[in-house]
Amino acid sequence: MYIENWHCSNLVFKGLTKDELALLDQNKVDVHYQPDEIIFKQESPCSHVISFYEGQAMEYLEGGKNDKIILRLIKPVEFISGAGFYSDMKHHFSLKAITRASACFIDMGIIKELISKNHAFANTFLKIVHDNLIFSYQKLSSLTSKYQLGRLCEALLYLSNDFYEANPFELTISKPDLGAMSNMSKESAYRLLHELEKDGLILVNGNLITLLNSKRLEEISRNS
Amino acid sequence: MYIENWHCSNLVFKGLTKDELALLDQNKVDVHYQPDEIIFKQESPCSHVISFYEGQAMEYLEGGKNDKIILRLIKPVEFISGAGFYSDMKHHFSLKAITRASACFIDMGIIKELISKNHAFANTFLKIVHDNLIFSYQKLSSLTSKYQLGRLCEALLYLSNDFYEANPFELTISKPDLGAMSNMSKESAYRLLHELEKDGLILVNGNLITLLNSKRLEEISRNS
DNA sequence: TTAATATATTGATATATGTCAATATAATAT
DNA sequence: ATATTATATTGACATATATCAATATATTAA
Repeated sequence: MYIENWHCSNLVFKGLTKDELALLDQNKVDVHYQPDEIIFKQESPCSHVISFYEGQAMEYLEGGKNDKIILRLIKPVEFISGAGFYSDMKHHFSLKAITRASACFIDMGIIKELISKNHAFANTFLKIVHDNLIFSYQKLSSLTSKYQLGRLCEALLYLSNDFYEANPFELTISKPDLGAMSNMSKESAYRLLHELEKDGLILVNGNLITLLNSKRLEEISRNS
Repeated sequence: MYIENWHCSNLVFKGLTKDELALLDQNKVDVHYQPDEIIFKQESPCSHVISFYEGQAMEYLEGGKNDKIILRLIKPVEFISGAGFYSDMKHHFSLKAITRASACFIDMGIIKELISKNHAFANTFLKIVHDNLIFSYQKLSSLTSKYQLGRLCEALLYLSNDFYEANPFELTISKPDLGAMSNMSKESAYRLLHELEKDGLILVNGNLITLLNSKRLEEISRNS
């Protein structure tokens, strides 16, 4: 059954031995979420990593004048580890289910044990953290040094190319949340979507979005 | 001599054995820089980590409409490792000397070897990467969801509390660069410094800056 | 010392973008 | 079907902030 073998689909656990997998199995906890339910909250203590294996979720930053900044969307299978695991033992972003979703919690103690005992696993873990770091620098750069339109185009391309991996794609987040991904008000998001549509670059039909000219969208995204 | 024993002052290397330290010594390269010289550049291939042991430097992001975003300032002793080491083998930020500075280059191959062989070192390395991640999330949050004044106050507090660790402190970066730290134009930086001075919160005397009311500066920084 | 250049400072203006308000449409409940 | 609520859309306006321009001060060169 899928949930029983949750670790099989997560490449993070590929290099583990039978015993190590058994250890994980004995100590994991599965949790199921309804849409919009919070999985963990920024500032709360982090004790477990998560293997996210069903549904969709969003990672977001809270605080300041904005209600939130959406960092990225999550789909199966994703390994999510708190940034505070080696210092303050707190979460530094929040995670919330978008659709019905399931996550498997694994105690950080066990993860640290695996890191020390299994070199391949340690490497995979290091790769994930480094990838998060790269992602964060890119986000930092684009959110501070691009205009709204460029940021929105970037978000649309991210959704089509990386998250939904489809060209007409069905938005599973709201349009205001599309704004939160691009650091702008919901009104600006609506307005700019309309503008892109008027210019024939995209097609918006309710929640179905079609990118008609990805090349041009990339140009706009690049040159702000 | 200081340079010969460069690794002694960097806590990263604390847990290494004599043999491992000898390995580092045989494979390190020391490089000396003049003010404003680039140590490594964003997008360039990364092959070595750096132990920064003399002078001051700045980490900054390039690209977009801004000339740069200064992430943080570096002083001895700091271990600097590229975010691309586990994926694209590129640097994702640039590093530039502020004053005369010295850095010790160590091949990433050797670092990876130490990570696999020495568990304490692996843990220290993981802690550093995680700390960078936390720092990056905080920067992302404050640069996108605070007003200029709050961002400038944050930068001033960072300089006094974390970087210079002094209260009247002598700025070693320019005031335009103070703007680049807070994501604003140099004119805005000048203007707001003047404003803070008029309000009696700081004192600016050339490059000497005194924080007269840190409590209030923190408040402004928090509440934008 | 004087000229020349870079840095600092301030003011006026333009622009990006958010906020508020009005209305329209869609979804849901009664 | 009608009322009710949530979502979407657009317009008018306010404001944060950058840009441009003018001038002042400091620093360096001749």
